[in-house]
Amino acid sequence: MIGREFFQRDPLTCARELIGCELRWDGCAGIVVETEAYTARGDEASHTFFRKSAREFVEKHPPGTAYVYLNYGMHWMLNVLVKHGDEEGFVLFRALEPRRGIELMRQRRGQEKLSTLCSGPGKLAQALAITGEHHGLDLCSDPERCFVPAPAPVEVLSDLRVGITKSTHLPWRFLKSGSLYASVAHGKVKVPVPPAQRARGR
DNA sequence: TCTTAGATGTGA
DNA sequence: CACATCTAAGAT
Repeated sequence: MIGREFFQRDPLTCARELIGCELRWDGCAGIVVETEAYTARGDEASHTFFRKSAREFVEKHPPGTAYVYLNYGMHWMLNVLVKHGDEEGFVLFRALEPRRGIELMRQRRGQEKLSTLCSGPGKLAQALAITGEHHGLDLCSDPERCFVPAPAPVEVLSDLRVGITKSTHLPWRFLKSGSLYASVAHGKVKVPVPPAQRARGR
């Protein structure tokens, strides 16, 4: 089980080094193949930039704590809090390569295909039955909900983050090289077109 | 293979 | 009202 000291580093380092680790969650498990880093300072896409409650969460919890929230009214997002001095922030888990509890994950997702079982943050949370009730849980002390180190070094690629509208230029998404289980392949992120330009085009 | 619309809860 | 998404449906 990965200890708290792992999360006592900056968000980019943690996001990169979590690739290849195993995420264990109540009998299900998968290899982390896609993450994103969000920094508490200077990152307009981070919740801490526009949510007071997120800044308070960072202050009040130790590194290694789960930060779970609902997005678009229907998808739960799993993050882990990381802290290194004033370099604090979150790592968002975006995709897993399924390894254990696959039948259960298939039932929860209503999907047979392994490659799309956990290929996105909302899908991952649905497959593992992660909800707001897990917000604030310590992910460094319970063997049922924890991380396991990668058995061997993993080649990691970085890329633009997916689905955000601010700070879109930062290459803070990390992928296991060649993985077939990612949400969006390396180099395929679409940069959103600004509203003004869209209006001109029609 | 790619683009689009629509469903939906919550913080500020 | 924006939003760190997903899916089905239709166009290419």
